[in-house]
Amino acid sequence: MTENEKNARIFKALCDSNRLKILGLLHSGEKCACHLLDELEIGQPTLSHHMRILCDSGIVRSRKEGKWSYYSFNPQGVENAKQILNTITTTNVDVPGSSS
Amino acid sequence: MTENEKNARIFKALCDSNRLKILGLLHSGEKCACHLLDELEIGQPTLSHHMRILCDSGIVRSRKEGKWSYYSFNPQGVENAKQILNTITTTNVDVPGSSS
DNA sequence: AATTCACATTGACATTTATCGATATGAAAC
DNA sequence: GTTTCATATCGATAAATGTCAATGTGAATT
Repeated sequence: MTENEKNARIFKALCDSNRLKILGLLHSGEKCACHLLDELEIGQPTLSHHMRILCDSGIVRSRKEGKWSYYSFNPQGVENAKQILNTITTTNVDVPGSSS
Repeated sequence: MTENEKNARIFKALCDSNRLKILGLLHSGEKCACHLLDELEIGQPTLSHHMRILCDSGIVRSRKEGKWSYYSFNPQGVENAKQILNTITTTNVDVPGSSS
């Protein structure tokens, strides 16, 4: 997988409105899958699908406790996403003489 | 269109590896469509399609000069995308007493 | 150990998306 | 004004994606 493909996958996690809604619910801290399910208007398999994509992207992490799964932001993954956005949107400025 | 849908559209612009490659080519400054076409391994209608998505997202702007179209980063759109990423990935921290 | 509960996986389907060939548009050159 | 060139749009198609019903899995309860 190329670098671009890896980066594209990270942004794919952010390009579905239900996943953005999930991130919105995580703003106030770790949430159980069952709580997310209550708030969203999607079925349980669909939520599971979205959580997998969010976790694969690194932006969200999961923690199992007994029967329950808890989800929260993964600070490292969030930083990584921000870093990538910075990198891909930064215009190179040639500063003459900067190499001297 | 909801806020989440609007934001999702912006990130959709970033979740295709050809579009990321295009952004990479814009790093060194404004580029003509014909130049992008030379560098990428896609057809002309496909490039046009991708440029429309990038421009619609606000991240890229276009400028016509005679027969040619030139594309470059739109600083405002870039800042907007960064701002949105910040907002959707920021964990609210309740600071007790902060409202007093 | 049988049941129940929370979540994941599978298979199917509808929608969206990336892509291309063909064609339209609009500007420059002749 | 006819041709040529750069780009946009259209129509079709294949692949990817979001969704759900059905089923699997693994942990807690009984």
